[in-house]
Amino acid sequence: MSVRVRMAPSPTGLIHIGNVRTALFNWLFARHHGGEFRLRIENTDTSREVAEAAAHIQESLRWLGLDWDGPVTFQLDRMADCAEVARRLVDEGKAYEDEGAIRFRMPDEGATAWDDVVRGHVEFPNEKLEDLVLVRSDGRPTYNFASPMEDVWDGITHVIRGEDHISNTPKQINIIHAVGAELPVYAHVSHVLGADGKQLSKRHGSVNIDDFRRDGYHPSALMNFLALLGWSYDDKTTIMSRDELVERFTLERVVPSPAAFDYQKLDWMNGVYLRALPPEEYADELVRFLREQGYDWDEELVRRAAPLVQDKIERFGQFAEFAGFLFREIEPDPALLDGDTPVVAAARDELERVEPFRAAEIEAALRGLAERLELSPRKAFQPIRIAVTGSKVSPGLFESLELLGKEESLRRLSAAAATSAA
RNA sequence: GCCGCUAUCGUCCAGGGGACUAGGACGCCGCCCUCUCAUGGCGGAAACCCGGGUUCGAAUCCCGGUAGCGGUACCA
Repeated sequence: MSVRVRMAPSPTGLIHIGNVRTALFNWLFARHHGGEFRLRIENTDTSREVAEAAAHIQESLRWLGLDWDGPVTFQLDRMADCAEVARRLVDEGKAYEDEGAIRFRMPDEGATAWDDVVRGHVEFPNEKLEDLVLVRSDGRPTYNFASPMEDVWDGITHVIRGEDHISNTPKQINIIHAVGAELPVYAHVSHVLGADGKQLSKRHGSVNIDDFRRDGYHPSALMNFLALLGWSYDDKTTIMSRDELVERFTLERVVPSPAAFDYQKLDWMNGVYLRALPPEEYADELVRFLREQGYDWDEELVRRAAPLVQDKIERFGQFAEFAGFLFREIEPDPALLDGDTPVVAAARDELERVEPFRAAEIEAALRGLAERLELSPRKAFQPIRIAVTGSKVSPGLFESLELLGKEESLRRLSAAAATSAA
């Protein structure tokens, strides 16, 4: 039998990264088995905000590379079908009217149980199950009625969802039994916590896909990282391509305990992905990122700067701070230059004679200068770096000077020599 | 309160009766490389929640406790 799963987010604002991880597990499971991954929006109203949230969810999944099968469906579209089933259940005595609403009769004795793929046997005493409202007095079905019914109608074989749904499951199982349908396999995935082990929230930084996108993370890195939150292939493998993930993913290796989101590990992993990119592709993505973020920096210069930063930064979002000196004015802190102005001045004079103004020639000239001044390369180059980049941290100095250009380099060196001397 | 889920280095995972002197990764610390920062290489510190039980033997199985989380809606 072919596998069919679904992601059923509610369109309330931006989609949370924990839900994205659940979506990823669904997607990996479906692709691994050559089955279908459906997207269903659990809307209860048709407001403008809902429409925007639904669009945002799709955009987020698409960016991560999670494609779905078939059209996006909306819960509200099956309102009438739900009402009909509810009426039938009333006729059969399995549900009853209660002040305009329709309530489902839960069994009073025994227990409702299922074998959860990630948690094993789970069992709830039926006496704890209250008769739940199927249809509200205004005619709209409730989530615990509509959701399992849609799973039935859509032929969902595996329900992979967050652990917050564990206690909804016995209710939904009883409803599915009542309508005489077959039960899906359930897999309840744990929650994703913030770095402090508390609920992931805004104060932890990025919690929705837009944030990760804005910070310059690579979708493949984020996917790899998310996959490892609660799942592993073995005891050694960490870096896995999207194809490897699909090939290796199984629900059996998903752990039941909650996972804390470690931003430092994500940063490291993103760096691994960015460094592994072919230079050309790296430049393309960097350019695209900067454009998306609203920078109007010269594309040609960005492309030339790309190789200088590729193994230096972990996120595209760091480019502006790290290489921004190439594109805008700088203001070196005079305190950082304290006592080093003679070196800066000497470097200025030395570089004035360098022709062509290329990294190799620049390096030869500056190394010669350091030697003559009897300064270690470290001591000699740092003031120059500060004068030219405005920072103690920068891409390679000689390459940076070349990209900056002779005229601008000399101008900055002169300025620094003058400013701090005063 | 009641019901349920969870519990291995700081973090993510591996290990599921003897192979454990508990393995890998991030992070951290040290050394090497080095124009800064990174990258890369080498090394190090770091964990089985607590208490009972089962067993020749428990990180692993069972029970209890504790803690965290979820649910307990005419929310999803």
